[in-house]
Amino acid sequence: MRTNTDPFQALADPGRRAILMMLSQNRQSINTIAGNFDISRPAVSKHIKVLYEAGLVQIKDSGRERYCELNPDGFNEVKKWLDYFDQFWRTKLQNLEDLLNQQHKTK
Amino acid sequence: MRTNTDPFQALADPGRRAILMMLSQNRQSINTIAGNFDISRPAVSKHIKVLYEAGLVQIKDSGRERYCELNPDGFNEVKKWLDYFDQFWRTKLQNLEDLLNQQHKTK
DNA sequence: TATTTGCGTAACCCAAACGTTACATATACA
DNA sequence: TGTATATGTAACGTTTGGGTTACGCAAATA
Repeated sequence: MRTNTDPFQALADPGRRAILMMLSQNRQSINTIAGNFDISRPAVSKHIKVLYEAGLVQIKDSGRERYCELNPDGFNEVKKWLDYFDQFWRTKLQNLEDLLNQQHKTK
Repeated sequence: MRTNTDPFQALADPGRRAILMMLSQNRQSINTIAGNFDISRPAVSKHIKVLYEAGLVQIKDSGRERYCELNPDGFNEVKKWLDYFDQFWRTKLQNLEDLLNQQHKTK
């Protein structure tokens, strides 16, 4: 169940971002991830939970193992938020351009 | 002085994101911002400090007032990080496409 | 069936985050 | 010059976050 925790909050921790980077290489089980960091397996388990609930990773159970891979949903949510500000910068540039054009005319 | 705090960490707080949204409308002083939220002025002052150090806002002093406006630097830093994963999705799609092409050939 | 393996979670600790109030300081204004 | 205003910051309390160890359970394996 995806309780949809804030993806921004999930991305705030550098360790979790490192996990995501690692998962971009290939899907990995909880234990494998823990093996590549110097934190305990339960700690990884919690991080994965946060990332999952934020829609940043998917989990596919296979027997007693849980394979984690990236989930675009959370990423898109963040990107969408950033896009709003892109719009802001564009209109700001447009305003600047308009201003320059106007100055050129009145000169 | 920009101590360059992690912009991800800065964006984790919903209140700070709300401040950024508000600043996308127009530049505002600390007091004005505080007036639009139900947190105290010192709290806003601290939030702005975090946003500033993360490169998400610029500050222009005007007498005793400090006008805050958006700074693209922090946003770009986050966007750049996300772009890496976009690359991941693209190659994933490419692999899928290759696989389908291959199946088509061997059929 | 007995044992090993992969995992989730509870209980706990410590540090960081976020809020507040109470100051100090600098600028504007009377 | 005296007062009001805009702000930063220190000190403090409470909550949240991230780590650990200890445990329980289900799936694989002997």
